[in-house]
Amino acid sequence: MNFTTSEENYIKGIFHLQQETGLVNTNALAAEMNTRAASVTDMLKKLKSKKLLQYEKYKGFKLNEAGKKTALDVIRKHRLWEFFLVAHLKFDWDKVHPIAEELEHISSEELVQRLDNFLGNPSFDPHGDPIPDKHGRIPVINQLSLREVPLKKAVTVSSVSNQSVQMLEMLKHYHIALGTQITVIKRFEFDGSLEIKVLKQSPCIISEQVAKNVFVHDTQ
Amino acid sequence: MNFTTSEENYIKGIFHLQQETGLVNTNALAAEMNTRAASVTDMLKKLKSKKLLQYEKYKGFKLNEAGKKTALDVIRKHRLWEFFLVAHLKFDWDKVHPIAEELEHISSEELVQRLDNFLGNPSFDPHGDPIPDKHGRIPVINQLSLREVPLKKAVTVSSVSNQSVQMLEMLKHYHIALGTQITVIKRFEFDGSLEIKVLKQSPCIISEQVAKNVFVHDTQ
DNA sequence: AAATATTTTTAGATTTGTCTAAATTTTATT
DNA sequence: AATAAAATTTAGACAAATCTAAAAATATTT
Repeated sequence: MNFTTSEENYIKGIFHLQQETGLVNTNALAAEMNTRAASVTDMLKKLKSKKLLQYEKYKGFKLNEAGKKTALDVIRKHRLWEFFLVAHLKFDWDKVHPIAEELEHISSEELVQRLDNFLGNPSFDPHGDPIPDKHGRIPVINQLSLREVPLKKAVTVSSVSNQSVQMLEMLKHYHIALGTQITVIKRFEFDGSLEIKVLKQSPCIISEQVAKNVFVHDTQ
Repeated sequence: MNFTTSEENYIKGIFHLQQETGLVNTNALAAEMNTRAASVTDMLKKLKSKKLLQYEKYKGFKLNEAGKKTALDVIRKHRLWEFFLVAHLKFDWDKVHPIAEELEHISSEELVQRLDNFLGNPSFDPHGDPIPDKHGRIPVINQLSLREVPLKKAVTVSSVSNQSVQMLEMLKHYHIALGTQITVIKRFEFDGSLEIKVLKQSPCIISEQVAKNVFVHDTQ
């Protein structure tokens, strides 16, 4: 089946929200998509008629298997293109998202497959997010947010869940990137901020906001 | 200025036609774009209002400087992507056109510039067509069609003007590609077909149709 | 459980790009 | 130069994706 750019964007938005909440509601999706509730309802009807969605009026909605597969397809393309932009075109990792938002809608399946091979079938994109394979399978790793890490334990940054330019600029400032080794020294009760030691840097303090978006795994 | 995919496609179509005829007329563009004359008129009004077009009702039209620059921008992107698809993703050269038709509308200027550098600032795409630089300058080479080449003279294929899958499959059959060395042995008056010798192949006969689309330059 | 607030949907408009059919203008032919 | 033919434009319609404002359904509060 073939979808418009707009349909694909809605599908992605629903996928994103239903991972947190199960059932998604209209206003939440309108906020996510930066649009109005009425526009969402219009699109829901279309996606339901295309059999991508479980949807009863006023009851909430979620993607069915076909919908999820479509979402994973688009996410796969997005993350492969991001990988290409950073690894080969030498873009900074905080600049690639909007470009990948366009590239992800290029339709050729053969293009995606060849791009995947060209890139060496990577498992994670430059933000540390897993890249689904062509069947929609997602690699998993054990990770937890910096906020939940025990004190004094050396961990390695594996992904960053907030990919806004603002957030990623902040991480650059702290010299934090994927693969960076970090130890949490102290947690401040007052505002949940953390004193951390980034390898080769002096200790510094990060806000709880930052900490909860930085995911890490054990340093082996 | 920013343009829609549809606007960019019309601009490309006009550019293509005006290189042959100077002034373009509505029906010709409708044929080129696979659409109806009425749709063309609608778009002409829009392009005129965006100051890309010299256009008087019923009198024909052509791109002004801004329009030409826009066309060259899109053509540049198209040919750079084609180069990427063939050189790095190992696509056959007769499969890349429809994919580049999509990629050429990705808007990021930085993307194009980085892609250009990544590819080594190529001057010609996989069909031998010149790639405009970022200022819209097009490299030129002396070439003539195989139909006009003197007999017994060794020449090298530099470009192929008809890029249909049908044409390119035919060239594959003859083992003709960019850089292939050819000598014309004989011209048949009856139908204008040519007996040619492709380097490392036995002599064969190609139709006038094929010959006029294959461009060559002197083999040095 | 009635009143109020919130959420969601519908109704009707708007924009972009397209179309058909009719009207208009230009070109060609007798 | 009048008429026929061809090319072009206009008028009006439609689909996709969006919007605002109003109506309907659901949820919350007193």
